[in-house]
Amino acid sequence: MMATVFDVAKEAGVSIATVSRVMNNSPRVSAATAEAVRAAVEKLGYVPNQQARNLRKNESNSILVMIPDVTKLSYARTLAGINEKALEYGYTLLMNNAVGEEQEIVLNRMAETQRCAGAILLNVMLGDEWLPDVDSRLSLVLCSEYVSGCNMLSVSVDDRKIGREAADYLLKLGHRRIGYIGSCVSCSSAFERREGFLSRLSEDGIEPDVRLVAYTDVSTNYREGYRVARELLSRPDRPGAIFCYSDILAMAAVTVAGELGIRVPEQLSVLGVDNNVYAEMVHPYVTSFSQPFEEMGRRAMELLHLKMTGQTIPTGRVIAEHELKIQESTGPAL
Amino acid sequence: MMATVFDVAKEAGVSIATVSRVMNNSPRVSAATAEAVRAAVEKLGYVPNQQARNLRKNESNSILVMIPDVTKLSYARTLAGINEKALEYGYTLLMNNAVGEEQEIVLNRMAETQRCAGAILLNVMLGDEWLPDVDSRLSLVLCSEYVSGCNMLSVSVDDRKIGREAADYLLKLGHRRIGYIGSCVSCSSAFERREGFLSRLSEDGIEPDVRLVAYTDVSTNYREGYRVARELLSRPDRPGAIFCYSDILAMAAVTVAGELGIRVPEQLSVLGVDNNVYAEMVHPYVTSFSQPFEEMGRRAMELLHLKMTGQTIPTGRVIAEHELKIQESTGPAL
DNA sequence: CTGAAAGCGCTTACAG
DNA sequence: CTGAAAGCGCTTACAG
Repeated sequence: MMATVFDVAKEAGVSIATVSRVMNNSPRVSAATAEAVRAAVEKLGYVPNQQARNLRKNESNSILVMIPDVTKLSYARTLAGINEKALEYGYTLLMNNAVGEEQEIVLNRMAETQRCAGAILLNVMLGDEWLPDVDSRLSLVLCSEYVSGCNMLSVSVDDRKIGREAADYLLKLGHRRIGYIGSCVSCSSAFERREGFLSRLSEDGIEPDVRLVAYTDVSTNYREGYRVARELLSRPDRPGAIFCYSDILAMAAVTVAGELGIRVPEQLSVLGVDNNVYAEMVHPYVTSFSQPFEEMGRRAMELLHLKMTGQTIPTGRVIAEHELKIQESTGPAL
Repeated sequence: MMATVFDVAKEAGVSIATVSRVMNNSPRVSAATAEAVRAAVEKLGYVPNQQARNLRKNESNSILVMIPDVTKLSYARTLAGINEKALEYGYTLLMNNAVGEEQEIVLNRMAETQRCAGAILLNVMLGDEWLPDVDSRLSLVLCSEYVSGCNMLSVSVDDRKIGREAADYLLKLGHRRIGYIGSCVSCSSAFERREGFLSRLSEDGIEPDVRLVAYTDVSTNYREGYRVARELLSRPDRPGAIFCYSDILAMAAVTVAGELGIRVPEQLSVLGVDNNVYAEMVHPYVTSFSQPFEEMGRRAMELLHLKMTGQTIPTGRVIAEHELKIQESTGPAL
């Protein structure tokens, strides 16, 4: 029922080889012939069978997206961007939620069984040295994270710069007792943000103070953030300002402050990252760095497409622009 | 490089037809032969090429998921469930965010071009009478919504019952001035919840009071909910209890109440639906009906699989269990 | 510039 | 129960 190359060939009065050439924009076709074929394609509503093409070319048009948890807003936004471009290019998406060591296993299996042609990884660990090896068999692009020294294609914000700007902003507001609530630093975003943050503080002569710092394993879990913030803000020598790895953590800090009778921003400034839309549910609104997740997803898919089609890639590491959105949770030091 | 039927056939000393039969669990193979083939498959790590199989059988292993916005938590949770089962069955997912009239167009194009074998729709309108027509060419399953009278496969909670139980719960707390904040009733979940709610109130002699009701077009938009709740709760004759279509709306109501100095639950009870994890960021915690979205996604994928493989389907309409999670935002009437 | 033919990896009547 | 052969829809050397 669905038109095939044969139908188009008959309609246009040419061979199927010619139809194929036209469909693939081969230059070795005369303009007149190409025109006739195109007319036939149009008339019959012909759409090439991607599966047959893949089979013949020994390719796959599937892309694996390694997404730890699609219900996390930042990942979902990134996925939306990836999917948008995938549809445009005609790729099909496979989703897998492997994390940690499991990732390497899944990716190797995918490469072996040719289930997909490439993959976009939304979270990797700093020490994932197996990435280049897998990358040699299966095109990989990192999105949101970056692993230095292993020359992988990646799209991310400049997390170190975010950290620096966070410190800079709080310093300019006159703060000196500046704390940090973050996650374990096993991925680049957490590591870099903290490094940039601390290095900027250090430039103003402020050295890390363990009493002002709190960590949680789960950087996007509100309850964990709440627990940690409660502990930190209950101390008599609590900070006057806190930079948080994520808005979820920042919202927890704002809520805890309210419960402890600490006025935000008068007595405590809270700064987050992500510009999470749910932050509009917590008062005072959290000042935060926005990240263009949808755009990052689109760029990652573009990069992967370029790589898989053997095109030259301008820059291996794409930096997306972040932006400080000043809201209500930050203010001058007492 | 990847092993094919030929490799397995040679290894096992049989023909490729036999290998294929074993892989497809055909009964017309002797136990001994099957065993030999399985051993060869194991040894070579053979995995059938799905594309070739699809091509030969003139099938597709792609499933379209019509998901309006993957960044909405309930949709993302449903998608996670769908994806889990899809991986298990070996299906590949296609995502499309068409809504309203656009859906029919997209689905018809998918059916025509055989891009997919079936689709799961996460939101449809009450009046979508084109569904059975499309369903005759492309297997469809509805998830979260239900369209009466058109005999579509669907998985959803019993929204009417949720509405009834909401009213029942508030009545038992002694409330009489009971309001509703909902979305336009163009989809079954909104329509049914309101119907069930109003009918239960009616049984206790309480008739709809327009002064206690507010609507928003965007049922999952916090700002809209905030605006509407503000308007409703600012009235001198405001309700003493409100049932909200979603937790997002309920959270907005709780926040507005706080701002207006209305104590929750002492002066106002707020009841929501979804048991949204973000609700833990708003105090007092919202009493809510939970929906098993992941499970609903899995069931929808199962149903679709049964349908596409021509198996008998026990029930065309699957009802998932909701559950009232009593938290802090509801209490006895004054 | 164009066509005939082989072949991608599989399934399935058709014989036996 | 098993195998030889055709064919799913396409692409691509190879000739011409």
